[in-house]
Amino acid sequence: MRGQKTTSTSARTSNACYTLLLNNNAPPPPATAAAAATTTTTTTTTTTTQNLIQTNTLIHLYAKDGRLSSARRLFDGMPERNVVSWSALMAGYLHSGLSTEALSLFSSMIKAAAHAPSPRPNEYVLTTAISSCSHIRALEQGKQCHTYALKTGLDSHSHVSNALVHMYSRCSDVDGAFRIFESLPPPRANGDFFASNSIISGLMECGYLDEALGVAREAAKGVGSWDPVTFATIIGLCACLKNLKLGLQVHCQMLKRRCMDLNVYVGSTMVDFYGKCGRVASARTSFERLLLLRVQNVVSWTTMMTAYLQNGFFEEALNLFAEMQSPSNGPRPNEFTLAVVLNSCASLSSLRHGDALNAHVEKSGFGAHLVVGNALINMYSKSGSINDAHRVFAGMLHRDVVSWNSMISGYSHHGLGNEALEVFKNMLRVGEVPNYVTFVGVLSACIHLGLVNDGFYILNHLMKEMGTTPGLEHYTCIVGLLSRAGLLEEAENFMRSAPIGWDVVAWRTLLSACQVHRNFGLGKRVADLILELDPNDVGTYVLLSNMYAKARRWDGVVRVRRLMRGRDIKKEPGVSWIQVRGSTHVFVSEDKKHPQLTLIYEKLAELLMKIKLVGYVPDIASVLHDVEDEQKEEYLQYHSEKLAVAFGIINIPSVAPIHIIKNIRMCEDCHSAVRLISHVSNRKIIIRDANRFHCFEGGVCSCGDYW
DNA sequence: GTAGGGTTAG
Repeated sequence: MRGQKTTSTSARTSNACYTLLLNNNAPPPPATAAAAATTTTTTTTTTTTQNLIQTNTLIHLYAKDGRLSSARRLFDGMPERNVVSWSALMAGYLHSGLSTEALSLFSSMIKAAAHAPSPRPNEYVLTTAISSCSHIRALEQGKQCHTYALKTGLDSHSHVSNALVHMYSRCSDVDGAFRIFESLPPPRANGDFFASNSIISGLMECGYLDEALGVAREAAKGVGSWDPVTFATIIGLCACLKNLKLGLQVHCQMLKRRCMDLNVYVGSTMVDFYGKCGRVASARTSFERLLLLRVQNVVSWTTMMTAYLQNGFFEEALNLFAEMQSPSNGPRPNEFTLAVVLNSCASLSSLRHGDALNAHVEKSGFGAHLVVGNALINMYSKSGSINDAHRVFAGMLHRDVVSWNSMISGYSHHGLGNEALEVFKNMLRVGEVPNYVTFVGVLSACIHLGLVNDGFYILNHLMKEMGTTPGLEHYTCIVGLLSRAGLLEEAENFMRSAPIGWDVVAWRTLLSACQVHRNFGLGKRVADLILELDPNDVGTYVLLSNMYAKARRWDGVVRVRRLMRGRDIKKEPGVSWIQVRGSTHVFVSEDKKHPQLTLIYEKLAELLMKIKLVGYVPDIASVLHDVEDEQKEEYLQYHSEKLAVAFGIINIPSVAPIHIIKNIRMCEDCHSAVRLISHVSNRKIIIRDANRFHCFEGGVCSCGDYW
């Protein structure tokens, strides 16, 4: 290559020469650009053109292979570039996720073109630039591309306008998207569903589901000429909407047209659709069909695990992961797979599985991925190891709103309100925009700290300032805030005046406060109200009978029990889990089956004796059985979490915390007993109950004895 | 030799 300067016009001319030469039995072109440089050629112009095309091909090949630095070196070394050189490199950047690089190349191209003879962007280049904007949701730059398209007339190319539709919808500019979309010919006219698919997927990602459904209904008129991508897009929409009926209709259409599900994209979307609609068995059937047809990949496996996770089948998710890893079976897991598996562990509160997986994560090199980091925070936090969760959070190179939310709500669940608010302040400091979930965590932190005024300020001002409309969860937090502060009348007034449709959970928050603060009259009214909404709400019966018991209203206790029996409502039996050296031990109340039974009961008796010396009084009033006081005390002793604590103290080294999970809310008697046990035995005991975490240390619980 | 729409996480 000798550095002759050729305009794009002359490049086209020489291209024609090359074609002529070929037709005249010219020697075949050299295999590589390097070879081209040493080849003896007939004319200089032809050599340049050959080199140009060959170098472009190489750039394309390198870029397709993800070797962007090699592609870039070639590009930078070119004495002359045409529009394809720019286009190939930009597309390479885009497909490797380096959209910013693609865009900066685009602006260099425009700058260079200002001084001819450098080529100007054509429809290929512009399409790639617009797609790059879509990818990183760069609306402003996308609009600049739109202006450029209008100025140059490139907007008449369908690829350009489709890319613009996608860009606007992905950037939440619904009006902008529809303005272009509606100016295009309807898909029925030409069977081209690119624009429909673009706008549907863009709208879907931004949560404009009704608008997306409208476009889908219009597209359905041309269902006869749908291609697999259109099917995948629409099924994806049905999954998003959790609209089983519509999805089944689309699935029928697919079957009618046969073999549509051979495609791994369509197949995985089917699995996802059935999973999101709660049909795990159908999801599994779709997945099995993919395996049978050998069109599986890491996404189809991960999607199936997700279907299990989202429907509460956590063990099944873990089993499928094991199956995937067995030799010759499935594809290699990726960062999404690990995130799903970690979240299954989180739901099982399985610190053992989770810790083992963390080792796997570190070895696999996926540890730096955002989704994996977020899943690790979630797993550690739900397994009770909030410090490990924070260690992961602090070590993350990149964080998104989910990372911050996980850390904030993690601290809140652990009752660490100050820590949660500190993280929130840092979040604002670095310019991350809080969302709906963030404020649920922040308001929960306010509950633990008793910050009533701050809570109202956040609800009424801060949220609006930050662009989030308060919803039921936020209003429920305010009820919790007033309740915890003992302002029960204010809480009731707030509930009666707030512009929101309350659910059973919200009313139960108030009822629970009535129980704690011994406000019997209000409690009775609230309980009646809840039972009108849902006559089978077990939690309400339990709270109500506890309330009667505390007020020594035994007639009421009997009445509640009779009511429960009449409606065939059973209190869920208390179960506690504890993990020791890799195996899980399960305890139910009055457990008589554990091999270490004698040891456990001896230890428990010793502990109870010690804590009685520091003020523990068994809360026999809370026992609802019709028996003598002595036996009531015995019932209390054998609650599952007390057995688990005794077992933990025997079997877990004294420096390690004891982690216990309980299926229902801890009773008050166990709470005060375990609090004192943490003191007399000098142990850290962490219990996760149905509501929250209780971290007992030195005779104090992180919940401040209110839960 | 280059360009547009589809799957998995929180």
